[in-house]
Amino acid sequence: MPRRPPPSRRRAPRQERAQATCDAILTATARILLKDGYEAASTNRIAQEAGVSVGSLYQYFPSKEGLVTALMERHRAQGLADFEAGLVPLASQPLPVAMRALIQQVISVKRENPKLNQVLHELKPRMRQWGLSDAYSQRLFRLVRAFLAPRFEELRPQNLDMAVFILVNTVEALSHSAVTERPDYLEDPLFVEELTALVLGYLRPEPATSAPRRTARERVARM
Amino acid sequence: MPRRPPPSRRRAPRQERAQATCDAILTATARILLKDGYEAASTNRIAQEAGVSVGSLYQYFPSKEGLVTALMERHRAQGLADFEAGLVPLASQPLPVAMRALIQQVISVKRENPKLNQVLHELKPRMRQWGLSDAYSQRLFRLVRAFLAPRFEELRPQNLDMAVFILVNTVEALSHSAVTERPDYLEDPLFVEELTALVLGYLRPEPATSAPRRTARERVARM
DNA sequence: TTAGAATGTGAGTGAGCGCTCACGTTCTCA
DNA sequence: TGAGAACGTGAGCGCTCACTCACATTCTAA
Repeated sequence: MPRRPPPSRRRAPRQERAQATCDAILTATARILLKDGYEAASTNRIAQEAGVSVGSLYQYFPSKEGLVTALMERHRAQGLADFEAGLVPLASQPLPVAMRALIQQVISVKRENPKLNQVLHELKPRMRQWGLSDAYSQRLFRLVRAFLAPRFEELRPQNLDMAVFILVNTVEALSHSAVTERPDYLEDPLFVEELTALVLGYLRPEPATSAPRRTARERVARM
Repeated sequence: MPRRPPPSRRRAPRQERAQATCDAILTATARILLKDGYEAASTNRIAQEAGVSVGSLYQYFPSKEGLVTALMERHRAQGLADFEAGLVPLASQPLPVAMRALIQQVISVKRENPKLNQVLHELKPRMRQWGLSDAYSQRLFRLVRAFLAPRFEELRPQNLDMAVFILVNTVEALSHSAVTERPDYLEDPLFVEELTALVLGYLRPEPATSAPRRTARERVARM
């Protein structure tokens, strides 16, 4: 019984050489995106770079959109797996240690392959227009949520979902901004420290110095 | 003596109707971007929407890139002016008050016209490819830097440039993420509070409460 | 051995794009 | 008032693109 092809595929490859063709097409796409950007990635050019004919490309991918979507899915699946693998052993660590390690990891990934990360990141809005399922974002969100939930009682934010939203997007956005605007920051240990301070300063309960906590909350609400 | 046309223009309009044509073209471009996205914004379509002919479009704009650039410049000049206008009276306010007001302002702007802001934001990478000068980002950066500099002694971060980079990108990115992923947050007063807490928690010196500083750090390390 | 399924080919199609140019129309000013 | 500058027009050019299809080659399994 044939496996159902995912929506980004046309036919599933059944022989080895077909699988090789698929892979060649995907990696060629990545290579061109990386080298010359999305505008340069025409289907003919991709086929040429992969060493196959356009026809073969359309055997396995229903459209250019489908091809780019498939590439994106592959990349995000890998990224998410890496993130999860890094997260698991940190579950028992103190929050500051865990956070610093996670931030360091995100930045390392960006630093390893800044150009491809940038291109794929900038492709996201286009894919939203094509109706890309946001399953990976949601899974990432849930991972961080599960990580934070057990310690949430001791932390300042009251709304867990919003806190996770803020944390995930902050780290993601700042490391991406660094890639495009300040690549030197990716090498600077201080940048990791500052991101960590940002995140921890957000989560840490406000110093309940002189005033009782309830009053402190009211003050916040009125400011 | 004729005014020099900016690099995004071909000829400067000299009569009133020409100026009207220019404006019509720019607003038509914005309308189409807003309604159907960049892919739908062909020059013929823009001209049609503006009620002029393609020829007229190319009288005033040297290329499609130039047209989009001009629109972007108009939008960013307005945004920057608004931001600066909001910033000036806050110079003398306490930091928490000023920060909350600024964040509220950024979010309000996004909320007013979320779709256009989103489209233009997503156009930025493309324009970087076209060699867009980043003068507005730099000006924004310098504004915030000048705002923060006088109080910097009392704050935790040691590197002013990096702090400004982090603050500007955090607020910008989070309000943009809210537009695309959680529009409900734009209406939620708690979101402004949390962004403010994020920013202030980052800037605030670490609490040196009752215990000596080293112990306080250890407590934090254990939470 | 061989039928037919799976895989691979690439010249060609039609649609849409950015942009031009030869030509009208309207305005300005001496 | 009329000459020339400024403004406006839109059919259509040249080109690139995503994608197809008639056909060739290779593999599988009975």
